[in-house]
Amino acid sequence: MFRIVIVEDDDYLREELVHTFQKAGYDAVAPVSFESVETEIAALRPDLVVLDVNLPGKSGYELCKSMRPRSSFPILILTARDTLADELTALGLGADDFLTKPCHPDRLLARAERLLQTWKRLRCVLTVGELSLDTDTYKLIYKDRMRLLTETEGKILELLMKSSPDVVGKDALFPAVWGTAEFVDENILQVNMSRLRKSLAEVGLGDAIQNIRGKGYVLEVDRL
Amino acid sequence: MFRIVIVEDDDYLREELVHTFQKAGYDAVAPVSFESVETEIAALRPDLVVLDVNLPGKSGYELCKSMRPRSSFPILILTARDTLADELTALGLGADDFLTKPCHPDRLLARAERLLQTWKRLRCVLTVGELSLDTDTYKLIYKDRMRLLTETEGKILELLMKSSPDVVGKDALFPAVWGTAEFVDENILQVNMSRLRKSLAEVGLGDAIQNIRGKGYVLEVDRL
DNA sequence: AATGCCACTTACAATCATTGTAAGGTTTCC
DNA sequence: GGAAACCTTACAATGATTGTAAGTGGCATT
Repeated sequence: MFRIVIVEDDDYLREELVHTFQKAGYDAVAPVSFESVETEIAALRPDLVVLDVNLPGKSGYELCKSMRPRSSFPILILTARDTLADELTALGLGADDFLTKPCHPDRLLARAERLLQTWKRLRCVLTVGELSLDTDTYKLIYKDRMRLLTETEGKILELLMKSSPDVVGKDALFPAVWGTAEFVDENILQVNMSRLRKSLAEVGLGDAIQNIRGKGYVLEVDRL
Repeated sequence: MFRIVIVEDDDYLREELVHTFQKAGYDAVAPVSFESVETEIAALRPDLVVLDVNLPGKSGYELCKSMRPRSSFPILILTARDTLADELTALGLGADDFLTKPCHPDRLLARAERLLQTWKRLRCVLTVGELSLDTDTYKLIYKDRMRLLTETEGKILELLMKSSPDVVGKDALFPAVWGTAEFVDENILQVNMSRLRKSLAEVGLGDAIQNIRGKGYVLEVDRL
């Protein structure tokens, strides 16, 4: 079942949206506090986010802009303002669809379903800026270049991408890649890191993986 | 560069659309005859199709419906009729976006670009009904089940999917999979066909590959 | 500047998945 | 019943992937 996360501050409208989606058979949830929405949304692992523009604190646009480069779900923006400029802004920030309130439930449902169907096949794809990684096959795409990673390289990059732009310690890498925190030879990590860097270089990501002496590794991809 | 195929019978409007997209840096082309549009569109290998509803012969809706199950490109429907029913029909048939004429060029361009960006990552994915195959990695998805095929199995399925629902002769399979028309051992094909069928069965496609005695093989997937 | 630690790289060998071969079984049709 | 076409299973060769080993390079602290 698809999970839809609704971000809307007006109590009445929020409940209505949740109800609409639930009645249509979706798992619809809506945060009620807007303190740290972004973290909360990510934690809910949505298949689709429906985003209102007027929110307390960060606007929907800002939220969209900051989530987009790392999100693996589509974003549908819903707003009361109905100008071409708004629509262009939304789409320019990476929103996947743009609807104006009031919106007929059937239209909303149809648009939502379309996004869900299209993105279903991308659920397993991690994205950081222009870099994307299929976590099933470890197919890597950067700009227009493609390369298949081996399993070990893939697992390492997967963790680095999930953690980006934070540093990942070796203590986190060992369990994620080899399933054990036990002291495996430090060298094996370095060898595979070396191989991964070579693979990344071949698609044009020369020195995307940086080492922080004594701390671990970071992935740094230019967020366009 | 992205290639956009425009299907519109009104000469003036068609030229305008082509011009709009070309000015924006796309490779825009538009068939002028509507005899066998569908074949023509496929031959053009579009990254996006912009489809008018009112066409001589088959309507845009019919065209959308018949192309969709096997298309690996998004479809944007453009129409002068502006009712919710039209939009729902279009989306229900698998259209990826729906805009009404007259439409501001900037809106059209923004929507088109959004579709292109989303679908860029799916360019290498073949689809037949609910079955999809990544032709880079041979990742197979049917309904909600996933499986990775080996290279040989993948190449066979790729050809079967490209040809579906037509029969594929052995004379077509050998060059596509082994690069040689030479009569290699017949057995090797049967062995791999057997392996592929087993893989398909594991995702729930029990007997999707049928043998036509003396002719070849067909892939038959229920088109929902 | 010397020392020790951490990080990087290359070559090699063991391992594992994939592929083709071989052989025997099953279905279909006359 | 028998031949032709098709299917299945087991096994061995191949090739990619992975970890081991060993040696080099660079940074930081004394």
